[in-house]
Amino acid sequence: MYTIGQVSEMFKLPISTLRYYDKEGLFPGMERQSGIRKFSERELEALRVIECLKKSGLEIKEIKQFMSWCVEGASTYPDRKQLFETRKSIVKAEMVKLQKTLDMLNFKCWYYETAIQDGNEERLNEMLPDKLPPDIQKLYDNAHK
Amino acid sequence: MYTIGQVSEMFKLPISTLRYYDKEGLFPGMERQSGIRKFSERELEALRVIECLKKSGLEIKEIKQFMSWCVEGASTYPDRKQLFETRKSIVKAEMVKLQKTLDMLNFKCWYYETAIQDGNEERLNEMLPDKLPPDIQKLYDNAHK
DNA sequence: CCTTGACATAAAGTTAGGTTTAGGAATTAC
DNA sequence: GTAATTCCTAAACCTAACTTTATGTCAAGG
Repeated sequence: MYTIGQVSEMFKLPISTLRYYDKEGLFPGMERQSGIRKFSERELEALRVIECLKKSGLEIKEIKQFMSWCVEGASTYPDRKQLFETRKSIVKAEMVKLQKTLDMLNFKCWYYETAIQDGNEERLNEMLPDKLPPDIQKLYDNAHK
Repeated sequence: MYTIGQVSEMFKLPISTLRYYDKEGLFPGMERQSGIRKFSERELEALRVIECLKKSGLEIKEIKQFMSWCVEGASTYPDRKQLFETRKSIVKAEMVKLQKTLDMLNFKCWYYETAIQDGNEERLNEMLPDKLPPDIQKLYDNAHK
């Protein structure tokens, strides 16, 4: 069993955030001893799931819905599985977008590296948009398509 | 040359957002004809960079700083390059985190798939935390480390 | 001419996800 | 026993990035 301060340390989250999550119903049925929250392994796993779902783009109230399903029991296994499947495809799509972002960033790094060497952007402007070195052209095309 | 409405269509962004970006100084020196914004290829590329930098986690005012550097000329090439290098490492780190998120999501999908088949979580609880099938164990370990 | 539609501005409003503040209560350290 | 920590709640506050509203201009079609 952990106090809110210990969990705050473990997860590097402000105490106020943990209290906020609790107030929003993300730790249903958490124990208390004379008013003081007692975080068990169940709450720690809940917190891991909260961080995961948040990162997947889910809102707090939808995470609360998931936590309610957990309380409801075995009848909600399909709902819970469906939720994770949906988040999975959203995160996969997000990674594709991030790769495109990374391609743009790599292109811009090359661009300014070249500009620094040349002292201007004249040669670069002549290479744009389709006479770039092959590997750079790939980055550019993926970032601009 | 494009009107704000055309650009809104092309980038699937609300007109209000484009005006907001302009007000925040993200299109320095954009042309106008009797008050009406004229978006040129320069502004379209600016918009691509805005979307890229935003996705990399940069705030609007920092993007404005970048746009100011672009106006300043060749002396800011190193600043601009440095900015993109920094964003690059941030996006790479973000992708590692997203992969961890994806591992958690994949683990949970397997978990509930198994729970549905078993009708309960008893067998699962016996396998946790280190007697999972090898490929699932990897997901679990990466998501919980 | 007058209505429609796309453009403009300034300023107020919105939203999510916290964070801070004010005022206590209880536990721990010495 | 008292001083310092750590905990509690309710409610106000904050921030970024838009969005909405109110009001107005201007060009083209009927």
